[in-house]
Order: sequence, then C-alpha cells, then structure tokens
Amino acid sequence: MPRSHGRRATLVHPDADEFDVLDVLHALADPTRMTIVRTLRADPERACGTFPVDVAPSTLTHHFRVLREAGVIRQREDGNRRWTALRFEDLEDRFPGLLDTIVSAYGRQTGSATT
Amino acid sequence: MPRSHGRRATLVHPDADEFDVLDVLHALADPTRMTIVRTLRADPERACGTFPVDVAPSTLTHHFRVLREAGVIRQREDGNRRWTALRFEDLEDRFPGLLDTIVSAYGRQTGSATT
DNA sequence: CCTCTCTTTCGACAAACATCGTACATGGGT
DNA sequence: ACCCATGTACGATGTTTGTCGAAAGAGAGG
Repeated sequence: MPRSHGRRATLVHPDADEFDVLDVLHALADPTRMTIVRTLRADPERACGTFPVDVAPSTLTHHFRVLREAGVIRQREDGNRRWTALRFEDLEDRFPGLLDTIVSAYGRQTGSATT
Repeated sequence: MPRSHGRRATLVHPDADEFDVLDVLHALADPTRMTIVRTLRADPERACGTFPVDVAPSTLTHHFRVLREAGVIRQREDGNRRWTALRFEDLEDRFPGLLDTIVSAYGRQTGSATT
C-alpha cells in the first residue's frame, strides 16, 4: 500500500507575516498549551516529553500542532527526539508585546512570577 | 405554566478579581467578538443593534454573553435597549496592558489604526 | 536483529461552539 | 389598545475541540 508520506512529515511552520492573532489567542486559550508556552518562556528549548503537563502523549502532540500552526512554537528533529522552542522573535516582530503581556497576565492570575 | 424567569434575567457580571485570562483570550479569539471589542474601544457605549457585524440577532446575543461572562463588557438596561460598554478599567486593573496589546495586534494585522 | 524509548498517526468519542429560525417579552408610539 | 422595534430564550444543526487508546515509525544500543 503506497503510504506516500513518511512519518517525518516535514513540520509545517507558517511565516511570521502569515500569523493570525486570532489563531494565536486561540492557541493560548487552553491551560495545557499555556503551560507549554510558560515553560518555554523560561527554558529556551525542551524535548517534547519533558513538559510538566498531565495529558496523554497523543494529546500533547495535538497541542504542539495547534501551537506550531499558529506560529507560537518551532519544532526540530534531533535523532529520536523532537525539540520545541518558542518563536519569540517572530512573534515579537509581528505582534509586539503580545506574548509577554499574555504570559504575565496568566502569571499574575496564578500567582507565579513568570516575567 | 410557571414561567418563573422573566426575560430581564439580571445580567451576570463577574467581579474583576474573578476574571480568568484564559476566558478572556477565548472570548477575543473570534472575529465577531473582536469586532465588537474594537468598536467599543473607539466608542464608549453602544446599543446592541449598532455593531458593524454580520450575524443574526440571536447569534449576537450569544457573543455578548461570552464577552460578558469573561468580564470584557458590561451591559445595562435602558428601556427597550441594552447598552454595551467595555470594562476597560477592570481589565486594566487585573491584566495591565492586555486588552490594548491584543486590540492593537489585531489592528496591525488588519492594517487598521485602532491604537 | 531485536528491543526499548520517544513521538506520531489514526480512529473514536463526548463536550463545547457558532450559527440560525422561531417564538416571545418589553417598552415606546400612535 | 394596538403595533412596531429591540433584543432574548429555546431548540436544532453542523463543526471544531480536547481527550484518549491502539498501532506504528524511527533511532539508539545491545
């Protein structure tokens, strides 16, 4: 059976000038994804499995895709692992102050110091 | 038939210290609701039917409820009309800079000057 | 080659969501 | 009293979403 697409599906990352702020807001309006982003705001890059979230691996993959397609994160392959990083510069370029304002609003709400 | 609840259902508005930033983001991650908010950012208060959106009246009521329950807008009765205003001070108090950063990001994206 | 770990894809499911049409309530005019 | 304008509530519908488990791919190491 012609399984045309190998598993390494060449991760799709939108260009910075294609970002849609509504997609970014939607991507961030979820506790699991917000945790991912906050974790990345502290660490520059992490392997997929090392995030302090409590969902099944396949669910995590789903959340990464939402974030990636909104332009919030970038993922790259390294052997068996997939590394995830914030696209902070790109976001800052297109929507200045947006990410930090949102992240620090969440930090204020939860009482944690993230800024 | 005991139709216990009169139509005037005493509009529910959360206190500012109950705002959830995830709810606010979700409320704003919709084009219709974003249009409502941007319109209110320019005008202090408007009647429900005067927003430049293209949805059915009942759909509009739904969007107002989402915004209201997230703490983004306040609504008050006046005779037959319902007036809608941004809860800008309350939002600013709880999540400094959040609303304007988001609204101006959207403005930047659509090319309109909203800041 | 075989196995173990990491991560993805697929299929399924229930819950939430945006949308609408219809019916109804309220209040202002005539 | 009647009608019209404004806006809501309800019920229905189709779509999106978050979640999972099972199966499988890819690389590392024995």
